[in-house]
Amino acid sequence: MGEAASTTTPRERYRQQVRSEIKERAREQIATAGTSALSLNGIARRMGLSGAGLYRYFTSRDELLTELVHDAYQSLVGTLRAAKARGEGDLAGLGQALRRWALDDPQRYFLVYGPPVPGYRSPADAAALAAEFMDILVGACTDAPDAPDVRAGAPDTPPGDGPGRPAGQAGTASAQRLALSFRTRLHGVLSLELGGHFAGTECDPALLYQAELDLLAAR
Amino acid sequence: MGEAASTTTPRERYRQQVRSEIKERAREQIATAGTSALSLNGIARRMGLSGAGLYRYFTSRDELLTELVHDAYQSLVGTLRAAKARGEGDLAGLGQALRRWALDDPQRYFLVYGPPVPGYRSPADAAALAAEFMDILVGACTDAPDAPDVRAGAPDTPPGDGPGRPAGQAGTASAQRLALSFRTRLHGVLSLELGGHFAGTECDPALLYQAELDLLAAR
DNA sequence: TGTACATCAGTGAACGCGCGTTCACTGATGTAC
DNA sequence: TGTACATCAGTGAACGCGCGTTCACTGATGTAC
Repeated sequence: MGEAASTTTPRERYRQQVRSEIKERAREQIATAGTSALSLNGIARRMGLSGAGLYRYFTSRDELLTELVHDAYQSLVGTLRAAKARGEGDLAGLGQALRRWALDDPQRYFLVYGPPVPGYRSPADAAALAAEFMDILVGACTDAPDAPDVRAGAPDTPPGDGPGRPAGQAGTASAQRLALSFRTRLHGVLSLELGGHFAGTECDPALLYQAELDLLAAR
Repeated sequence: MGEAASTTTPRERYRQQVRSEIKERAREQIATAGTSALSLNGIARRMGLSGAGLYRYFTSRDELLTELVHDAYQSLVGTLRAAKARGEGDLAGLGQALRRWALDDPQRYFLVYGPPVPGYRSPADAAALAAEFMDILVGACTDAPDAPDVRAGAPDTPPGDGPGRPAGQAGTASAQRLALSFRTRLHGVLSLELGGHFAGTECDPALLYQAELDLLAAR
């Protein structure tokens, strides 16, 4: 209500600091025991607070969880944006960045791309973040030498969306197709790897990931 | 100890019946609220039993969960085996069968391929089932007209495993490669779809799945 | 600089809940002679 | 066919636990004059 406050008061700064410590402990919990093990009381204990104290910072467990999902999504998009800014914005570069981000914290990856969480409510701007994610991919697909033949063998390409169309705001149809394949194929390898489903196999997921990525980038 | 009992006594039959009703309720629970919501007391309630009664049939929640995972895995392999027996054992047919199986019960799919369950302990024969799964795929890849160039662009193919090798017990290297791509690419589309990650997008996962499958089968 | 008041972080006790699991037990079902 | 005994399904009460959340409260930090 007062003035357009000079950014932050000390109290506000402290508040943000505690909020982020709470989220950090939450991430630790999730990384250790999975998303469903997220517990306000557990976090409080680890911070030397009473459980009730956390309600100064988050109105419910759900709000905390939603914010964690939001942060994870934002971190992912930020990582790709950064790769692009570093000049590694082609498909190969984005693929590497994605993999590094995923391996860095597997549960964070599943927070974004895993099966729906029981009491699930995706953050308000999830759609916007997903859109930016795809935009970056489509951009990389469009910049590529030419991306004409990924839809080969896809009998379902909607008519009227064909090659003659100028690169619109959202990229050509073939660039979108390639971007989608990028997303799903790499997700396929990554999520199986992070889930431990290659353990006990001779298959090295790093090589498989690279092979899929090379195929995509070669177009 | 006694004789090689004539298959089943009535009591044994009843026992198996109750066991499978327990598992059915368990599957309902999981389908409704996710794996972590699996609860012995909840199942008992729904069956009109006391919670303690279930311990006649399963020694712990963990044992039940492990058995559910096992059943799911077995059901998946059985589905592919059946498709093969029906003469739909090529990649296109297996892909369709896989998708139908997954959509039929999404949580069952995640039971097998999802992120590791918190108190996780995979069933003893998981490795054997995984191997049979891959065998069926590799078989389909080997039967295909010829599967020579999926490793194109894959700089990591181990030397000495090259094209000159006779189709061994486990198929040629290129057939194995193709089978792996089959698994990961289709999993990529399926798991995103089942997780609801295409909601609010213009992308139709059924078409995308088909497109990926066509590309794989065209080799 | 000092006093009076409002804001807000954090506490501790309590609520109701559901969980997995154990234990001593009752009754019904099956088996041996 | 009948009796004596063993097996086993299922009960009900209890244990200890941790959870999310609310509430009335204390004390410290900041603000207004």
